[in-house]
Amino acid sequence: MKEFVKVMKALSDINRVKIVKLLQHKMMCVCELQTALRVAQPTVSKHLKILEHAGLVVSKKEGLWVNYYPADGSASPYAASMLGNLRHWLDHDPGLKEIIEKLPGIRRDLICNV
Amino acid sequence: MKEFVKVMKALSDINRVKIVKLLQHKMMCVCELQTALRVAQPTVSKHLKILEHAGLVVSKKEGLWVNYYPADGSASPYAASMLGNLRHWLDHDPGLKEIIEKLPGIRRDLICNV
DNA sequence: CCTATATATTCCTGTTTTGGAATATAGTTC
DNA sequence: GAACTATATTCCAAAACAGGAATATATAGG
Repeated sequence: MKEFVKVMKALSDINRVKIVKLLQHKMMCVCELQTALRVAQPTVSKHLKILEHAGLVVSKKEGLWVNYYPADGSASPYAASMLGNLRHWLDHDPGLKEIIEKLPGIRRDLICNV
Repeated sequence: MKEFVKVMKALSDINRVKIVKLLQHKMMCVCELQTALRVAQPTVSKHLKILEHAGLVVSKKEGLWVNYYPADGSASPYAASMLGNLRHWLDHDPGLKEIIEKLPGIRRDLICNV
């Protein structure tokens, strides 16, 4: 029950749902998500942690960057099911569409001081 | 997006999830749910309102009682999908099992002053 | 109309959640 | 090791949430 509620809680914040949908488009690092969502960096990090604990997202440290990906669902059947649904749900959400259109211009080598 | 988040929020509280699962077992009135969950009556009423607004539950006023049922899903595709999942999810949850075993003894004609 | 009763609403309190500023951590480069 | 940088953590304030006591509403029966 707690595991189920944890997944529901993780998906009951607009920014976190946006993060999941964005990651289903392409792997992203924290600073890219920060730019896409227009929120402060610590905010993104905290949302990512919540999503990770719920089994919705995984992270891979690659040098200085931490790349985030949608989870494969093996950590939680509830997360797996929701990730499956979210692959098509909300595809026509205006706010989400707007961000996704801007995604190609959001690149870490333009945001950070590589 | 807001509609989706509303369903997730509705399902991110243990007592509300319990209510949905119980109603999928049998239609219940407020006082029966109150007894089953062991919380105050206003608490149950408020949870039911949240579930109803999310499209997860419907109510039918019948005399002095208000009976609650799982929604048919026509109000929200997200609610419909979650209700479908919840028909089998959490079936082996100990806390839920315990309540469901007690359900036959929880009857409005024993609780209220009919 | 009066009483009784099942449910809804209001009000208040303690807790949780969210967001950002400041700070700490970890990895890279010189 | 020192300087730099991407991310994580801590700390704090504002908002949202959950629970219950008290109260209001609506319906049934006399």
